[in-house]
Amino acid sequence: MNAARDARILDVIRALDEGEVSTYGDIAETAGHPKLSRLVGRLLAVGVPDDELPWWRVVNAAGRLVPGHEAEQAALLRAEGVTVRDGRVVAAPVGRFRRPARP
DNA sequence: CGTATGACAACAA
DNA sequence: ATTGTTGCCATAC
Repeated sequence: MNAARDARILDVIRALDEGEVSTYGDIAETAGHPKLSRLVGRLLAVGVPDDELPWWRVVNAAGRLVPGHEAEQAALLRAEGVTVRDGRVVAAPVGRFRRPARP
């Protein structure tokens, strides 16, 4: 396990603010590993040691919500002013979310 | 040791 | 826009 790299990625996620939605790829790139979008998802799936990460502010490049937690995630996002429509994020207030889910 | 799977993504055709 | 292919990391079998 590459603690340093993982910690960096977790740090990026932790830095997400209210109403700010990001993607796996963007997070990976920000962490300095443009190709490791998959690792980002894995880290979130496994869970976090101590902290509680804002997992609901992370969606895939298409804006699709996390399978199995869509309802919950949608609720959390809407509570922060994010526009969610039919299971996908359409727009976000602080959105680093640029890659509109080709509707 | 080789394959398949998963909260993914970029690119080609 | 949709479908396939390739890249990448970690884990399970």
